[in-house]
Amino acid sequence: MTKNKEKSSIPSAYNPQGVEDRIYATWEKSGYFAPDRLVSKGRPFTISMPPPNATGVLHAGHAVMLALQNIVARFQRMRGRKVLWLPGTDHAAIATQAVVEKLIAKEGQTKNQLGREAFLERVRKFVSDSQGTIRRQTRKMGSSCDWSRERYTLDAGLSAAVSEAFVRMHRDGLIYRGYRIVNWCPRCHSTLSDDEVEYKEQKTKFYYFKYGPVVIGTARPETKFQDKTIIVHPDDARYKHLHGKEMEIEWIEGKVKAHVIADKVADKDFGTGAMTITPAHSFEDFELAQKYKLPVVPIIDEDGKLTQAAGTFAGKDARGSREEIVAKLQAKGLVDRIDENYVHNLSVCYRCGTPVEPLPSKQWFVAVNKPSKVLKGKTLKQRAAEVVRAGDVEIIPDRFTKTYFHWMNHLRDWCISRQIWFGHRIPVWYARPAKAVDITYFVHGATVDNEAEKASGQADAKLSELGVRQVRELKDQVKGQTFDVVFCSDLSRAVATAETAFGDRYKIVQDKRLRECDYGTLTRANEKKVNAMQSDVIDTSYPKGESLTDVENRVRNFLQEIGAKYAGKRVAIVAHKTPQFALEVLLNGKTWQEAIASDWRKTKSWQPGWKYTLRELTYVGLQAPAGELSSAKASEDRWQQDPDTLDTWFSSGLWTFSTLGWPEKTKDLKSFHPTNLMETGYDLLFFWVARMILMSTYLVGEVPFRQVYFHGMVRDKLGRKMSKSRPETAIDPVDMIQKYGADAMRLSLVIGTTAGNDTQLWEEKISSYRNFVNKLWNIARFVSMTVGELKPVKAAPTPKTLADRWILAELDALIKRATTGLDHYEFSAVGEAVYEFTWSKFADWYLEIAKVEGGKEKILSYILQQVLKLWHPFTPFVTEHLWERFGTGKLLIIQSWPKAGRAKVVKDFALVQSVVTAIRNLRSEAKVEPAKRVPVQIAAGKHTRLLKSQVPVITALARCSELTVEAKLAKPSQAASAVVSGVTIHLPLAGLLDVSKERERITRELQEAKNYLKQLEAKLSNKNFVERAPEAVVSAEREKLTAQQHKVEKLKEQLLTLG
RNA sequence: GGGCGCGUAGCUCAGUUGGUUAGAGCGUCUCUCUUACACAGAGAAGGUCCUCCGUUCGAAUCGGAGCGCGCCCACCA
Repeated sequence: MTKNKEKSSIPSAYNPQGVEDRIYATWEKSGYFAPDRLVSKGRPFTISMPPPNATGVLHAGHAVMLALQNIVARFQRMRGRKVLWLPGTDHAAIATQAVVEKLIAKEGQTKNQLGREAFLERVRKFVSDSQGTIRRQTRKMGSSCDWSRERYTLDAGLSAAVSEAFVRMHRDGLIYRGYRIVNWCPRCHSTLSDDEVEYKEQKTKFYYFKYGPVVIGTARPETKFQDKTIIVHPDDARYKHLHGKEMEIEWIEGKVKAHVIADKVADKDFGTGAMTITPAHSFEDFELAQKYKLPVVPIIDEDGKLTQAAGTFAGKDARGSREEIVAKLQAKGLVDRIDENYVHNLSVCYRCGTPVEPLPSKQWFVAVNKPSKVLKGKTLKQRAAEVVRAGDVEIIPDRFTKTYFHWMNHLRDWCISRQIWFGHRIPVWYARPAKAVDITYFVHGATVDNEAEKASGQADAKLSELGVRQVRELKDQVKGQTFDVVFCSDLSRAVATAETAFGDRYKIVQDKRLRECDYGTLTRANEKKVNAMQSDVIDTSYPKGESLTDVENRVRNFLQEIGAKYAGKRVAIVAHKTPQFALEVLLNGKTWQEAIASDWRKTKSWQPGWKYTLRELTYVGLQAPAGELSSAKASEDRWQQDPDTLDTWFSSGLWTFSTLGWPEKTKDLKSFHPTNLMETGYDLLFFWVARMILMSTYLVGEVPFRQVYFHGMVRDKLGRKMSKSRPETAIDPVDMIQKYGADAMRLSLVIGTTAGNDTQLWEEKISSYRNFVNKLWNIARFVSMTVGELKPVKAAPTPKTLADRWILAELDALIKRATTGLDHYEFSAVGEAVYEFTWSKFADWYLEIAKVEGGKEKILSYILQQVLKLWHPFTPFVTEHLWERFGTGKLLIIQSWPKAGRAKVVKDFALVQSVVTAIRNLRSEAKVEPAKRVPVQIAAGKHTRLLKSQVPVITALARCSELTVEAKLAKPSQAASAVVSGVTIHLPLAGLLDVSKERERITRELQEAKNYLKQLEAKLSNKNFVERAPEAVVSAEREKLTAQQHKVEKLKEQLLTLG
């Protein structure tokens, strides 16, 4: 035994700051983070890391995710699997753009002043900075992920995957463009998906207005300008006389023509039972308008301002004008009453909290309820539900399965286009015919709502006039800047007017999305027309080495050729993706096959080097509705990509497979997909997890992962979700790592947390795990000092003493527990079990015994070695660092996971433990100082032999001066005594002992013992129990009874001897 | 309104298929620098397992009702 402290070269406290970075560098250099260099015969194990947003820094949520995934990755690696843990970052379109907008706002700039390209450049720079931060911090956490495969949702490969996905889905009719009500955030100037809308409870006024013969209620008077349809329930007696009636009604801006429709949607019992509808600003009313072919008139525009349809209020802020509008109605005597205490949920943008405006807009959607050819007639959501129901994807914890089905069943078509700059551009191109500009957008407020007016040409005149004015204003604003091109509409007359006014060359830049909106109204017929615009595509490939511009030129030539041939037909382009280019040909409703089949061979050989094939479609194109190609000028401005970007969750949905190379059939995709585990927060169940299942089952035909594990939210000490808006209680993992080390940080997030449940985190918790890490350090230090030179031990050493047998058996049990536990992702339970073993069993008992028994070099080395392995997934840094002391020259990260032996549970040791504890207890009660050695006598009965063999151990651990063990002993006078498991222990303390106190103590103990004895007797005299309970349970109870009887006897005896 | 989860020691939480006198960490109290560790050691105190009813030989655990808290979804003109 080494007795001199100075001999140890290891410092007495672990200093993580000094070693973590070095250890991480060693791992990274070793190449073991990548599956390729791992030697394994088994199947690979893949975890796709949820990509953190490329907007800044890691927070506690990321830390949990990294900690848990790291445990799984390291565990599987040690078990001999080829582990791929693939890291990356998400461009997080809206979030990132918002952050950068704020940044440049501080410099007094807006993104419109910068322009699209300059702004995006700025975003790119910002993203690359924060990616650096995220990478650094992910490394700090000790993450064993494969950096060589790191991906970014906006990198070239993933962008290609997004295009491919879009095109395939479009081709299958699952992506369509439609004019429908969407959630619109006036501040972000973009659509939001249903899941991006949050609700805030709000007390507001609820107004009742006299609307002709009925009274209608509304919380939003500002949307009511063009309400012209009254809906009543068909069975509502109060309104039966009104069915089908038309009438003229005095309303906000004078008289309106209204009519009455009877429909069951009207709730007889709500409000007055009568309502008017606002098709353009309510999802429900929009559907009603569709049903009855009613015009959809936008009242509020994308800036949240009132449109021309609001008459004298046009141009004013919609919500801000509410009171003014009510005042006007009041003046007209049309206000019936106002309810001041109406509570309802206000829908707000999840990003910025701005109230969301539902408004009609032409957007791209994913049809989730449409039968798909690819899915053999099933819909996207049917298939996504099916794989979970069949157990192909297992959700942990199970209760989220229900939530998943519920969401899936209620999923509506998913709006995927976003009007922001940063993100994947929608891979759709429009042809801009010469001399055409879409002024529809600018005349947004003007509406034409009947066919007659439209047909008469009045509409165009009205629009032209407005258009001219607005284009002029816009042109002044954007003088001297570089412009994006506006795409065309078919308002040829209006366009001509505009063109005359401004010359033939104008490009108009827009910070707003361009719209193609059919006079602001939508009827069934229009929608049909819109849908008919989708068509088939011819795909071509071209020789490598040519620039995209070259190809574009060629394609344009080709189009001209085709166009010439089919003069008077409509032909247009399309989407592109290097190194291939796609063409779309739509020939007056005929498919391209029908139209040009006869010319196929000819076109094929039209130009040397070009190949035209009839392979599966890859790219999509939508054609613009106007202009003849043959008459078009082939200028750079001719082709305009859809200016919208895609919902970031669209690309995230492809994450698991696009990062492995899809759509190419790469080796990685084959080896690592489907991934094994997806681990993420339950808040992403809908946003992300469900969409990955949706996309993967459709595009790859495989589930994205076999298991999903959801962790909970990290909350602060007060139970609040940690967020940037509350920095005062939020824990910054990076700070904490700096202060306590990454291992402690990780343990504090993993232990005490169960799947799907939230967890609280505060600094003291982390520091307590720092203490544990230090304990582990000192255990190793002690073992190292005892053993001299640490060497790995291959097989479990042969036990020599009771303690040896006990600790080896406990270790075996622990290994079993840890292995099955980690297989089932019971991180906390396993952590606790290993913690308990390390501290309470190995350190507190076995190491103390090792100090007296000696000759334990091998066992100590062996157990330390196994403990380091068991801890490695949880605390990789300190364990790897300690492992270095074994001098193997090999890294712990790839050591094989411990295998349990067959040691049987050693019960005898428990008696030794309870004897020692009992003595310590007696000492403490008698106020004996811990260091003082005292004589102890034990009447051991049938355990005499066992306890005699353990005299040195008990003497040392209980600090006895002299220990007597006999089968029977006369109780010494003036002794404190205790009874454990049929063993009576006496601590003679002449002079020190307070006899009355001792009598009191034993009396109390006796009372407790008697109570318990009564309980046992009652239980065993219960016939039902004896007859019905399992044999083992009953006999266990009988044993207890005997022991308890013995204890009571002994205590009685003691009481007697005390006098 | 619909769904899900949670109420166990002062705090944070474990508690497998019902079966030891219900556990851990932190905190509190007492005593100790006893040759790995005071980021430690030894010991102690502290619980009507939210309430009630039921099933059972036996309930923290299963069922029902209620109370309290949290989350998710849907939203009504």
